[in-house]
Amino acid sequence: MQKEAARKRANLRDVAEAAGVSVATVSRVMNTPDSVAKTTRARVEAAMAQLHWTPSAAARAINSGRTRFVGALVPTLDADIFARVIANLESQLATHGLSLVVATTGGLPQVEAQKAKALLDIGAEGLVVSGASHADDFYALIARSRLPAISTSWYEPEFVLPTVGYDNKAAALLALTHLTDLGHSRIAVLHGPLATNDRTGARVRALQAHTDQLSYHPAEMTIAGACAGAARLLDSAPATRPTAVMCMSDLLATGLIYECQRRGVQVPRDLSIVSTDDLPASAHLVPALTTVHLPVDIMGRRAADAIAGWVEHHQRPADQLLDIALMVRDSTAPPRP
Amino acid sequence: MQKEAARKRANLRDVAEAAGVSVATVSRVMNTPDSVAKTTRARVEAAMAQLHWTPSAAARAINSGRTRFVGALVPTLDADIFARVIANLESQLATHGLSLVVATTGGLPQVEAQKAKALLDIGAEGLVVSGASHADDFYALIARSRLPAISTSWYEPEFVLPTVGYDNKAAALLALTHLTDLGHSRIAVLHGPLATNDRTGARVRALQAHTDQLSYHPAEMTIAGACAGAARLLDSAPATRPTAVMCMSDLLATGLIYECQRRGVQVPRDLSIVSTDDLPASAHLVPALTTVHLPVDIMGRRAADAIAGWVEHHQRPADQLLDIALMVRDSTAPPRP
DNA sequence: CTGAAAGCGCTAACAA
DNA sequence: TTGTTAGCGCTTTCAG
Repeated sequence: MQKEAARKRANLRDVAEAAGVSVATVSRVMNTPDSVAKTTRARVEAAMAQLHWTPSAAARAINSGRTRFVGALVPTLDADIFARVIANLESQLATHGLSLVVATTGGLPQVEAQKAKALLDIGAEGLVVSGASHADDFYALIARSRLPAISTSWYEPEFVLPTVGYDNKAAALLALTHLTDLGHSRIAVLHGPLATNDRTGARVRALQAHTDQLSYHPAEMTIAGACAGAARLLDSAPATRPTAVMCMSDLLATGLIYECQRRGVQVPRDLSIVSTDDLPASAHLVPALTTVHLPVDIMGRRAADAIAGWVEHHQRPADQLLDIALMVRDSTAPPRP
Repeated sequence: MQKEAARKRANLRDVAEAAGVSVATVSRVMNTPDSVAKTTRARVEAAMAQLHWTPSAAARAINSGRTRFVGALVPTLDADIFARVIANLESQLATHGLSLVVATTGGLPQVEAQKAKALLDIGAEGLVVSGASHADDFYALIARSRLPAISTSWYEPEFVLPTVGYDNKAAALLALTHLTDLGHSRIAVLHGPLATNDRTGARVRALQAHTDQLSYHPAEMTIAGACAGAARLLDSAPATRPTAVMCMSDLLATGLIYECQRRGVQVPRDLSIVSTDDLPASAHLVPALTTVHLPVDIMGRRAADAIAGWVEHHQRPADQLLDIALMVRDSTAPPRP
């Protein structure tokens, strides 16, 4: 009703005018409210409300150098685990007043590097990536730009980036030990692509270092791939048929359990199965899956706190090792004599 | 090596200086390269590269009024279905040169309204939401700001926002008809919360309008909730025990199948199960789930194109109805005599 | 405690 | 084809 066709969004000057103060004062009300007289502040706030004014993020950014958002790079959102990390990251970042821009990489380091650049270009104040295998371009970018960046799903104090994660080797060993403690010795390993997934790589290397008694079976990281990989595993020569399978992720274990159900292979009577992840669904599988719990929800929140702290207070966060725990459920038992 | 401690990021002027041209020319090289002489352009591009220069998104935004990102509001990222929509949305938006900022609402309209405001404040050029039940504040915000916003998972030509989705009622009916065609009459419905999920609501209402022969069983939308709801359903009086269950989502159907496996209820011999969603895992369940395929991947991409078109060319997109299809697999059969 | 004024990095008339 | 020059909406000295 005021002015003529009061079209466009109000700006600082409009507010200042309406409140009868200078733009500087309005700016202060936003940023350092204590430095403004109470009555003046009230008048300004009234004007802001009345004009439905909210500061332009772009204008703020250009002046303060702060964009208040960070980027996250994940291989995919289709996988339960990354989706949960992102969900927790987002909600926790919100408590720090930061937004999240997600970008998916398909697990390809080159794509990651390129998207990281894109995120930097649009003003990301920090980056959250997962795992430890990144392209040289990526590291170069981080180094050159001095952009705060942390790595998740992974714990390694000496790593270039601060890491917030768990000990993948310990997780693998925890699962394996559970099997050997039960008396299994013919153990197969069902794992995802080693080339594009460093977390899997770490787990597999841990196993290889520990014993050479294992047989390895690759599978793609989709439910279809898991079933196919499981089928190949179960088809292997009966003589060498393992008494237990250790899966590198619950997705793989799920496929294996399905495949066992399909073939009438009784778990754990005929075959014991352990895994690492502990997805929400894993406790409800039939049989309930024995698996190593990886604290991805907590990890998402911790990563948010870590990157937020770095971005806000310029202090590089400490590495964080999160606890893992073996959840013994119904998919494992001693081998039949 | 140039200047002294060449600390900070180069800006337009630096590039202009280095290339021996004016800032306007550099700007043109960015925005309308054809309007710059080839040789000049080459010189400018060399300078850009040499100085590692990339334009400041904030400064661009403040001038052009374009931030080149849109926001998406989803109830949660934990659910396979939303994660996939987001994944496809993100990758398709990237082809339009747009970024995606995600915000989760927990399915709460008030939170959605508040986060929508936050997205608007940080400069989102458009919004993608799912479903049709939103807070008044949300609609008011959209109306007042004239912000391009579309709704997904839902098709309704008369809706306030353009919709890109499928026909939830038809999906429910398609599943139900499959059951009745097989000869089932004692049919139970396993559904999620009606209050916070309008898509489920639409499906349930479609069923109610179609017949009053059904019994309804609620469950929470987690795998644990699904199993619990399924257990309650299976515990209901044996006399009225249904011969078939129609689940409002594959998550629920998965819980029901698990619960049947746990109890030795043979599917489909003792109980037929249909659902709607068709998650990647559904075809691999034991038995493979008969379900109505909802094209969420395509939907994510279409939504991206729609909002991108609106944002870029200021033209409100047309509503889009996506095809659904019944995937007949192994979880349904005629009732036993 | 408040205001005037100088930018931030870029775009977009308008001139040349 | 290129340069000059206003701004965009805000923050931030520096005075008062």
